[in-house]
Amino acid sequence: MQTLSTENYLKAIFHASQSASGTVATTSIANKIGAKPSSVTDMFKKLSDQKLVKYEKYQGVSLTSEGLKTALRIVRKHRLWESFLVSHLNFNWDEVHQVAEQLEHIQSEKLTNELERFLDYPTHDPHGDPIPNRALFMKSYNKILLTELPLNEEGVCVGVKDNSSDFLRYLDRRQIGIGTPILVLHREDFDQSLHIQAGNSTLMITQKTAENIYIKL
Amino acid sequence: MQTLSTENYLKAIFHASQSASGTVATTSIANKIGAKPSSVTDMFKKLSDQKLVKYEKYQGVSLTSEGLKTALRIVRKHRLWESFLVSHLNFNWDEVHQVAEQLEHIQSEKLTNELERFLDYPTHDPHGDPIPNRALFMKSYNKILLTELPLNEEGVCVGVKDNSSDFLRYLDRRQIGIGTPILVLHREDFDQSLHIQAGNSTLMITQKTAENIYIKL
DNA sequence: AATATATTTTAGACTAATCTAAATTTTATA
DNA sequence: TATAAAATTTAGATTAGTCTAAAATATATT
Repeated sequence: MQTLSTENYLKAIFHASQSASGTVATTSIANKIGAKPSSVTDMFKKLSDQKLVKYEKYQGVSLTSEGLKTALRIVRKHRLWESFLVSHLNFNWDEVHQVAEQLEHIQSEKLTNELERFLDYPTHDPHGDPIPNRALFMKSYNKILLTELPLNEEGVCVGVKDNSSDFLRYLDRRQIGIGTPILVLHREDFDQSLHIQAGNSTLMITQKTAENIYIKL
Repeated sequence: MQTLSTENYLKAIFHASQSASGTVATTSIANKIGAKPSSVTDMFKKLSDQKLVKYEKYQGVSLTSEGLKTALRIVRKHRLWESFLVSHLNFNWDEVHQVAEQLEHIQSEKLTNELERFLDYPTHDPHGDPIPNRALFMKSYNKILLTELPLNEEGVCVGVKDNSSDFLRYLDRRQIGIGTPILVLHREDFDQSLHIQAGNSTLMITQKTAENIYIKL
């Protein structure tokens, strides 16, 4: 059985290893968790003793298969709860993260599985991230960043990279959400800003915005 | 903001002061929490510093109005979650307690209030206990114990005193639940056992059972 | 390749919540 | 009411998770 803290570390290591390849560095976890590197080293040792990560001094960590399973169970709960909050409790997609951070630690297999059934086995959460099923398997779309979408080719927004409230509310105001059809009308060479058609409206977005939107062709 | 531990103490003090009158003793909380009396004393001091309880050495504690509010907020969440688990997630009334003990600590007013709305403002949980509303007000039935129900007077089961799985499953097998109409046919003077009509069936129950069933006339 | 910089680890300390054992106070009983 | 028993508190220790400051190692730069 894990503590709150070890669960948070495993989750952070999981997310870090999704983006980067190879092992995960002490400082990258320190930043994610909001702890000092020395604390992270301590926890790496503890997780290593429990065989949840592979750790070698100065070389960072990687999840063992047992650590990965534990992390996926937390991710599963997190994303199921986010889905519930949006679909039944009137939460907006920018409000769910903080509450799901708490709910993901509730220990009850029955609760998780019944919640999944109640939600009718959702495959993706409100941000478009895939939800691991009971066997901890998840399939993600074959997606690209909006920066990579060729001119005049129709794509659909299927996710976001930045999950911050600020960014999500910005997208709300632009009426861009999961499922919105998107077409790149023009790419400005000068600053890589884009003129796009999103749903029925045309608008301009910066490169920074475009590289935080996932598109499925 | 409270810690998990202080929340559990406040809740335990609340429940203890419901049954007994006057102040709550160190050992009674130690038993409820599963901690040693010395630990309880430490916590009493801490809660007293935070003005959540009134504490005088060797004299036990009582909740301040602030402490009572905090306790009621936890009880409100606990009972709302229990209701949700039974009404939407296929939990039986004997399975909900342990999970609700975790869910009651989730911090989000919006979550609590939206859950209450989603459940359509329930007034009682699956065990018949009253749910504090948003203003932390709750009204309980004017109820008596089944041991006090006069012969041949029709009552309805509106709650249980013992919430243990064992007792609740025993009631399930006897087909006694919240809302079951009950009539006392005969009271045996020798051992105070009762012959009752519960719903459509007549059966015998011991005094111990009867003093754990609440009846509304 | 040598050195400077950045990263990581170690050592030692702190806090919250707990414990045991001993001391104190209250309550019950003779 | 004196004394025995029970309840409570105090003192000091322990554990998990964190911190700071210093030491060790790895990486980048000249």
